[in-house]
Amino acid sequence: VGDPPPLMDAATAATATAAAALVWFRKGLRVHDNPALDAARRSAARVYPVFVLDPRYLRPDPAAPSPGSARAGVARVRFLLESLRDLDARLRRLGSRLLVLRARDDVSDAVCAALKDWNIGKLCFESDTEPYALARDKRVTDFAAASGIEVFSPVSHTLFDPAEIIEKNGGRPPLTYQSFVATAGEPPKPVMEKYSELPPIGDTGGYELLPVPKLEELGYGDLSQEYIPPFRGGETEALKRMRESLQDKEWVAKFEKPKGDPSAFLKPATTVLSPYLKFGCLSARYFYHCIQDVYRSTKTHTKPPVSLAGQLLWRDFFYTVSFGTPNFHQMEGNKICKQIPWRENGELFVAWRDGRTGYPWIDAIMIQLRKWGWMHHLARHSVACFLTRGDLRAGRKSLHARKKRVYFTSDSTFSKKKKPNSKIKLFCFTSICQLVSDMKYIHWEQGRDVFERLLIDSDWAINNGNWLWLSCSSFFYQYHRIYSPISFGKKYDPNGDYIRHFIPVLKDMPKEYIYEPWTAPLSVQEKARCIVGKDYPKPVVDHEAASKECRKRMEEAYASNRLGGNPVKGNSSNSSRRKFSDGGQDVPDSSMSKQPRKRS
DNA sequence: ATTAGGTTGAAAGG
DNA sequence: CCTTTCAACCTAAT
Repeated sequence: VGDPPPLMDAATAATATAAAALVWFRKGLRVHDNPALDAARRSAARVYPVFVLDPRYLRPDPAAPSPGSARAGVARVRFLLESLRDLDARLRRLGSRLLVLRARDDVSDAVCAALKDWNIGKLCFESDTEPYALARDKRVTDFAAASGIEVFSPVSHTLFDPAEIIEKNGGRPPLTYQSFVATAGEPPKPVMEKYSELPPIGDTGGYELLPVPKLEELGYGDLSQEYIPPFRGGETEALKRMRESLQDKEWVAKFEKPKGDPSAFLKPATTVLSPYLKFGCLSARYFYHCIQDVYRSTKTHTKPPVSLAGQLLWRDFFYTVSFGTPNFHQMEGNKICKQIPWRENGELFVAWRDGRTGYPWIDAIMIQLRKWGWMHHLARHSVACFLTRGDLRAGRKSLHARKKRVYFTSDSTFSKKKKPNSKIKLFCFTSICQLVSDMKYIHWEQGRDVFERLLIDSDWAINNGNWLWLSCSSFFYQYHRIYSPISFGKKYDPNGDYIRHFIPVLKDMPKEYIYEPWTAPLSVQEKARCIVGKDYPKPVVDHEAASKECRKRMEEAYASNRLGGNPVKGNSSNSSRRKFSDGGQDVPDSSMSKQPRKRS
């Protein structure tokens, strides 16, 4: 955890004098509640509002599985460009404009060049805690320091300052929601001062001032076949959408996230403000305080974690943990992540990614992701569980472990209840490794990558946090709870309207079969003009068998973690709290790096 | 060492 | 639409 950039209060910022200030927009694509923009306009006679197009983010990747760059699908790039156009329009209404720069390769080089070329005295930008941003911003602040340029970098993307919360919690990020909320307290109020004018931009020298580019100009090829998601980017749209959502006060007061309907698509069960929060078109603090206003006008309201305000706290929770956890975005070297020997690739992964698993509920969600760049939170759960720990595995039967009939438990309740006097054999780490190398369930990082690229609300901290959650790698550990790719969707949408909408080939399948079309008699398939295996794929796995197998594999992986058989760090100090009995039993393989630690 | 608690499972029963 | 059961996880707090 690096030191946060020093905060400057408004008074200090106001008295500071600099001939020209540069406001560097990255996230925070808004005018309201924008402390960086506020400080710039107060302290300088000329303000340069800048956005730098990042080739590392936008460069077309023809090898990608859908149009876009390696890191972003066109839906999110479109949303970004719409947000920039709206930001430009709003700045122009205040007598300014957005200066769109194109970096050759490294964004920080372009910013540093502008600072120098325009003789900037003060640089203002919103603090960003993502690793990519931290490295990028350090290059710029180092340059600024060396050049005597004042830097103001306030926290305004999140409700709280992640570094401050970590400090309050004794130097470690709170790892449970409850402890996070207790540590955090009440968030600061948004900065909502109204003003009608911004200082003009200064001389831009030889810089060519181009408008925000059109998506078609970025080289992604023919986009005429691309579906345009129903959500338009920008602060104006964000504020409108927020007001519409908050208008229904009863809905706000009674909101409970887990009770939402993931199949609702004509009118989604949530606000769909996440993409606006992701780009900072909407201030989380402003949203939070508007929600509080609604709560004050109603008799009762739901509470965190399920409430609407509670959702914003979840966002901050993941931002804080991700900021305070090295290698948060991966399994390796991530101290809070269970070490599970996932497989890296396979046909099953591609079937999942492309919505061809043969499970209409799963495929419809993945197609909605591809077309809309957004789906309901519970829909994300469903497909993430299916990919990682729920279903996608090979039907390999000859398991080394089962032949040997070893018990790998160190759980005292299990041994007491079921095998009170039995000799508990310890499962050795190498056996687990051998066994799991045949395993086909798929690494959460692969699913994470697909979401990260295609979601219009793709957010580094939240996306990784939720993949850790769903794969039972961190935060959540009840791996016996597996979403059924059949019954989970059916309970919300028994008629299958959601499936019919996103998978048109199934639109005439009777509702009795739409969640399991392979069970429909051939005559029914013919009548629906959808032959399973021809017009729509057969299921790639059998859910009953696969989920049972996956459950077992998770049990094995957890046992390995308990034994301190952490394949990455080899550090058993905090993972072997559990007591186990190993007296006189099979000696763990000598290649096991750490012996179980005896307690009692 | 023990216990309580955990945003979002499924199936069965009322 | 509610609760209970199922089989049972882990973590934090005590």
